[in-house]
Amino acid sequence: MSPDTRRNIVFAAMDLFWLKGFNSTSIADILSRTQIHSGSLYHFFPGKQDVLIAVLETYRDGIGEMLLQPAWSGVSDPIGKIFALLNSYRTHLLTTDCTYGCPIGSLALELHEPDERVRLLMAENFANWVKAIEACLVEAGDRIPRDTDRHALAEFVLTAMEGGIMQARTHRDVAYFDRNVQCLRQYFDMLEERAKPARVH
Amino acid sequence: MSPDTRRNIVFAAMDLFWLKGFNSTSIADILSRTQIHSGSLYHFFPGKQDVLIAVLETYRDGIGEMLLQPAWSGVSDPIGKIFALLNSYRTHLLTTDCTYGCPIGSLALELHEPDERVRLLMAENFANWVKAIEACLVEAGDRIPRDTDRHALAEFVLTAMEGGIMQARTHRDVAYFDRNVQCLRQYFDMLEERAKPARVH
DNA sequence: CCATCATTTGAGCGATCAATCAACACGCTG
DNA sequence: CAGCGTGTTGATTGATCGCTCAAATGATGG
Repeated sequence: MSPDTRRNIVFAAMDLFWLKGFNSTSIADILSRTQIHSGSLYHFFPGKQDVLIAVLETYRDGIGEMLLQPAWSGVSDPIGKIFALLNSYRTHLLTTDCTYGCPIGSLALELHEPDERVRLLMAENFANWVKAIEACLVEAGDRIPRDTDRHALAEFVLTAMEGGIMQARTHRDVAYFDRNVQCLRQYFDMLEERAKPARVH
Repeated sequence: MSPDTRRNIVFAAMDLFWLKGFNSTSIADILSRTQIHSGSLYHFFPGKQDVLIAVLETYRDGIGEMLLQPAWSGVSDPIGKIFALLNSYRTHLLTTDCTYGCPIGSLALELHEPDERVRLLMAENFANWVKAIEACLVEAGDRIPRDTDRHALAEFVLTAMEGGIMQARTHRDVAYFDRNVQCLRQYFDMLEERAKPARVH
């Protein structure tokens, strides 16, 4: 029952950090969710911060199975995949009455002076997310202008997602997210249109 | 010396909430900054949350003098004002080694279950920011396509700012902010280009 | 000079926090 | 059965939290 203990702690903490944030989640909160006692937790983790690190590592290692695969099931178009991923965040907003958001984004703004390991793990999570979008943009090939920086554009997609969630959460209205996605869509449409007359050269 | 006391508390709290966040700022932190004692603070504020409310009201009432006027001094072009405002956030990032960001955005993601008054004040702050951008877009007139939703575009500018700051902070690199602004700039350029052949109609 | 009220003082309250640790339970190996 | 290492228990610690309140102080008007 010992390998489960660690895993149970991590997943309980993942939920709670997402629900309440890191600082507002007490060790007691995690313990009461798992029927585990404090001694066991501190047997596996030196401190609360190391639980956070394990959570961030779990997010990092599970981005494919937990996030991308569910969002992309049945979607093959590369640009369609980008907006399908955004739509899965929209669904998340809807199912929580616009109260919760991206766990990494929330942590990134909550922790003002994070430990370096924590900061790097958050950065790694963002980087992997961007990398997945960038792969879609590369796959889209010449549907997008040749001189467009795929990496920068992928970062911009992350920005649109995070900013949209922030506003939707604050206003408790998913329409704020939708309007942001609409603007991004128009941006993509114009890029695709600009890429079309490549033969005119 | 009494009207000053309240004011001093608010401004000290404004600084600290911005530096450390709301939850990580203790009443003792505020007191030690102001040489005020706890009894005085609780004479003016029923509780810590009411200090936050006063801070958010101060931001709301001061958006013009504290934020827009400094950013727009010497800038008259409406679209130029939008990017001048973004540039003032960039300067903020630079002068703090990319550690701090938009105080409203940070609070919006830190507080997961905010009091309704707090949430509405954060929403009001966002709305006022967006309104200022929207006014620029309206002022830009037919430089932007007639069918473009000015309000939605202004919200998208807020998103680009917040998302850019989030990534720059997390990576401790202002280049993430710059690339986002670059994308937004391209978006605006394409909109302006699309608005030009209006006479072709 | 007194009365009144707003303001300030600061020790101290109970609650909660992250973290500790001695004692114990269990499974495995010799 | 003995010895040992891994895992578990849960009462307890000291620090810190937001907040209280009786008493002192200061300012204002009659």
